[in-house]
Amino acid sequence: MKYKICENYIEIQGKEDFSAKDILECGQIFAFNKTEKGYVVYSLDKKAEIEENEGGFRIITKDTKYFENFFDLKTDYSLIKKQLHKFEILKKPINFGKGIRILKQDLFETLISFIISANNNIKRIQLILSRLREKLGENMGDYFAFPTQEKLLSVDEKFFKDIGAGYRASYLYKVVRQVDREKLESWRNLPSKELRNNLIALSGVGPKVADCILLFGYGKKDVFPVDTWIHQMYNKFYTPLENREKIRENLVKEFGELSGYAQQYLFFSMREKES
DNA sequence: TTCCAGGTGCATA
DNA sequence: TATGCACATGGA
Repeated sequence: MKYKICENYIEIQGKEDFSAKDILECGQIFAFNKTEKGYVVYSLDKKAEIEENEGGFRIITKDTKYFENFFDLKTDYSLIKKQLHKFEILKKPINFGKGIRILKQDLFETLISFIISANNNIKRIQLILSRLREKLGENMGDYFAFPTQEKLLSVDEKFFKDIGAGYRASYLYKVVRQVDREKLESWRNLPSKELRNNLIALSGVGPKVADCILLFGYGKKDVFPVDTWIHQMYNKFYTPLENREKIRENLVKEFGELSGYAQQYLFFSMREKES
């Protein structure tokens, strides 16, 4: 995919391997809004607006370098999709979400976001996270930044309840005291298994949330987060199983280093077809 | 009213 | 090690 970085925007040429809708609505990120012109997406204290035009898309932002990495623009998705096409089960989902790209999100923001995501629906996850930004994040003018850890440490458990986190409030209160961004960053070089175990040891993080952090934060592609949708998908197309750990093992075995990509195409098509 | 959502923690055997 | 249940909240 060709793209050009200018001073205040990135020009994406072509629509084959980039779609704002597919990227943002495939469930990997919750901090975005639909606008009249397209979408606006938030990451940490930064923002990017995405507009579609005849030849492709324009990502309007002050932080072009940050979002070049965030949208993983250097990776050739046509190549990935070509490899995935050999799996019969993926042919329709790839066509359905052909503009998906896996984002490279901040580790700490991903951790907090996916703890909130557990046993929750996407609408409500977005609502809780937008309240978190509004109440604790720095005012950036027309939006609020993701809160700093210092701010998150300054509130009690009741605060998290009041923004609607429900029983996840205690997980959030604890986890900001267990780990910080520096520690999460320092785990990047660990072997996958050890890294995953470290994540699961954190409050509110189980196998599924750990896999999401590995995929959307650490960029690991040999993981396959199994949630209720993937569980449904599995029991529809494979020999039905109740044990999610076993399902995860089987899917990682099948898709190997491409598991993370396969998961996103399958998740997106399962979810969209329900609505 | 009941069921469900990008599940996890904890008690029990 | 494995199973079962409680857990907030809001939309369908």
